[in-house]
Amino acid sequence: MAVTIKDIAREAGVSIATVSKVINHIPSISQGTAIKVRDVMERLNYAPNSHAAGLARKNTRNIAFLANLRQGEAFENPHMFEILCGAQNTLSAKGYSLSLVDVSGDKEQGASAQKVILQKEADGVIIHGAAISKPVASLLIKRAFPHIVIGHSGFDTRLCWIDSNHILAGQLATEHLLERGYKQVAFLAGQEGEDISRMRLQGFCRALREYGLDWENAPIGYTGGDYAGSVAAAAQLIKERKPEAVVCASNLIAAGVYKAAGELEVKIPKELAVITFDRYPYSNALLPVPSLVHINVYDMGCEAAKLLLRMMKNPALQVQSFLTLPEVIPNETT
Amino acid sequence: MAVTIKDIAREAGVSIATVSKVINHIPSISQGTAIKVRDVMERLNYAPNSHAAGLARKNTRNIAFLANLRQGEAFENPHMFEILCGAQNTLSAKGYSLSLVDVSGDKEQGASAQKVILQKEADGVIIHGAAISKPVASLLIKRAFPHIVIGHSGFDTRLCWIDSNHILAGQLATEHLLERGYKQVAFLAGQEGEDISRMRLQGFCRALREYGLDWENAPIGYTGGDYAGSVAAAAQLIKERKPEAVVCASNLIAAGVYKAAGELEVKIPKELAVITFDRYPYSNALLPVPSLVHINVYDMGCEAAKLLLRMMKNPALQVQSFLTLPEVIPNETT
DNA sequence: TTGTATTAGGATAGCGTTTTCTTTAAAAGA
DNA sequence: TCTTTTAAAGAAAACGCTATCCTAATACAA
Repeated sequence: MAVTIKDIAREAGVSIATVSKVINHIPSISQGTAIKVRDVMERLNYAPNSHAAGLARKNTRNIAFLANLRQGEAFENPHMFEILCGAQNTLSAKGYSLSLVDVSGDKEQGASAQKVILQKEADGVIIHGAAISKPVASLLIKRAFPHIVIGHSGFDTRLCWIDSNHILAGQLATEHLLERGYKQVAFLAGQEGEDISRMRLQGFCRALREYGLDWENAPIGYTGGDYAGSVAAAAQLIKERKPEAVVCASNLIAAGVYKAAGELEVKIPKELAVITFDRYPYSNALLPVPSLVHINVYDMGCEAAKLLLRMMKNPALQVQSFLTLPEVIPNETT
Repeated sequence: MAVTIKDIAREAGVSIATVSKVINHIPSISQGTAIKVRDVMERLNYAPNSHAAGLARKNTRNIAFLANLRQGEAFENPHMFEILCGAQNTLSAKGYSLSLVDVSGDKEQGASAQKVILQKEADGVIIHGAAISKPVASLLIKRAFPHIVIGHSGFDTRLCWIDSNHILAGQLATEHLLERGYKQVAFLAGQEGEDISRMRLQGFCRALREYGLDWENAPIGYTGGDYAGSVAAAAQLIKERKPEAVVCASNLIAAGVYKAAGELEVKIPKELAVITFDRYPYSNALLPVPSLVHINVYDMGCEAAKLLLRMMKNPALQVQSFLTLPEVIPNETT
C-alpha cells in the first residue's frame, strides 16, 4: 500500500487538513509545522495521489494534445514533435501534465476528442490544426472549453489558434535576398493551393512590391510536392528564367534545387543564391548549408501552452490568437 | 456541472451500481437494462470521470513516456516521435492513455521520473534509453514497477527493454549487396564508438565472414557524425578503396555519399551501389531513392506498449526483452 | 478584566467512481 | 404449494484528497 496523506498526518502529529495545506502552499500554516510535515513527506517518500486530488479539486492539471498520430502521418509533419516538446516543457513547469491523444481514428464525429473534453480528462486541449473537425470545433465553442489550435485552420473564427507568420516569413526571406542585391529572384512553391506555400509566396510578392519590382511577372514554379518534382521544377525554372536567387518554400524543395543546380552545373551560391524555410528535416543534409528563415516551432509549442494556461486562468479573455515571428538565419547560400 | 453517474442512474431508473456495471461490462446485467442505461448515457453525453474511477480502482490506466524532450534534443533522435505514436496507438486501443514527461531537467536524482512512479500517475512507464538514470533504474527494479526501456541501455540487466536488432540489420544490408554480386563492399560508420554504428558494422563483418570474404581488411570509414564529415569520409573511401558498393550506417551518411559521388563523377548505382538504414529523415530527399534496411520504429513503439501491458497483467513474467526485426527494402541503388 | 480580532490548526463533508455484500424477484424443483 | 436456487439489481463503504467551516489559543485594545 502506498503512503497516503493520513500516514503523513499521523507521523507528523497533525491533521490531514494541515498536511493538505502544506502540500498546496496555503498560508495559515506556521513555518514550524510546514517544515515538520515536509520532513515526514520526504522521509516516507510521499507523493500525493493525483486522482484523489483531481477528484476533489475538480480539475485535472492535465492538458491533452490532440493530433493525427497514425503511422506515416507522424513524419509528414516533422514539426509536430517539437511543438509537443515545447508545450510539454512549459506545461510541466507550471505543474501540468501533458497527455497525447490520437484522433486519426475519429470519423467526422471526433469521438476521441469529445471523450477527452466530456470526460474531463484534461482541463484544456492543444489541437493540431489538421486534426480538428467541425463537431469538435463546435463542442469547444459551445462548452467554452479551453483550447488552442496549432496552425490556423480557419475552421471557425471563434476558435483560438496560434500559428507562425508564414506571410512575414516569406517576406523576410525575400527581403534578405533583395537586401543583398539579388535582382532576379524566383520562388519555388510546393503543391499549388497548399496553404503554407501560398502564404510564403504571398510574402514573397509583398517584398517584391515593396522593392518596386515587377512581382506580377516574377519567376514562380510549383513542384507538386515531392522530391522528384522539386528537381524537375527547379531545373525548368533555372533554365527558363535564369534566376540569381531562389526562395524555396520548403527545404525538401531546396534539396531539389541543389540537385538540379548540380546537374546543370550552376554553382550555389555563386551563380544561384538559395534561401529556404525551417531547419528540419533536410537542411542539414545540404552543402553548402542553406540560409533559411527559421520558425521556432518549439517556441510555438511553448507559446501555445502559455496562452492556453492564461486563457484557463481568465476565461474572460475570449478569443486569443497569436502569430509567432520568424527569424532569418543567414548561412552560406546568400 | 458535468453529468455524473448519478444523473444516469436517476434518469434510467436504476442504481449507480448498475450503471457502473454497465460501463465496465460486468456480467449479471440483463440485456434490457444495459441497453436502457447505454441509451441514457448516450443521450446525456455522459463520460465517466477518470479521476474518480482511477481513485476507486487504484490504478490509472495511464502509461507515462519518459524521455529527454528539451529543445534541440528532440530532433537528434527523429525516431522518438514515431515510437511514441506507435505506443500511443497501441495503448489507446487497450483503453490506456499516454502522458509525456520530460526528464531532461532531472539531475542524477531522476526527480520527475520518481514522481511519476511514486505518485502513481501511471501504471507503467516507457523510458527512452537515453533518459534513464541509475536511481530511476533501481527504483523500477526495487518496486517492481512495470516498465520498458526503448533501446537497450545496458544499465542494469534486470531492466526490461526493447530494441531493434541493429547487428542483424547490418548483416541484412550487407547480404543484400553480396547476393547481388557486389564484391568490394565498404562500410561507412558515424562516430567511432557510437553504439548503433558499431552494431551495424558488426553485422557487416559477420555477413562478409559468412560469404568467406576478407572482413578484416574490408574498407571501413568513419564520418565523425556530421554531414560535412560524411562527404569527406565518403570521398576518401571512394578514392582510396574504389568500392563497388557501400553500406551507410545512417541516411545522413548516405546523403554524404551521394554528394561525394556526385563530385567525383561516380554514378549511383551504376558505379557505386548504396544501401542505408531507416527511411527518415533524409532518405526521401535523395535521388535515386536509396535501398535501405528499414527498422519500423513505429512498430517498435507498438511492441513496447504490448509488452508492457502484458507484463502489467502478469507480474510473474519477470524480465522481458525484445528485439524487433529489420527488413530490407530494395530501391534504385542496388 | 472583558471583549474582539487574528492566527494556527482540526473536523468533516464532499468529489464520482468501484466493488463487496445484500436484497429482491423470478425460476426451478419437490 | 412451499422451498431452494439463481439471476439481477441495489446499498453503502471505501478510494485519498481538497476546501469550507469551526474551534482554540493568543494578542491586542478598551
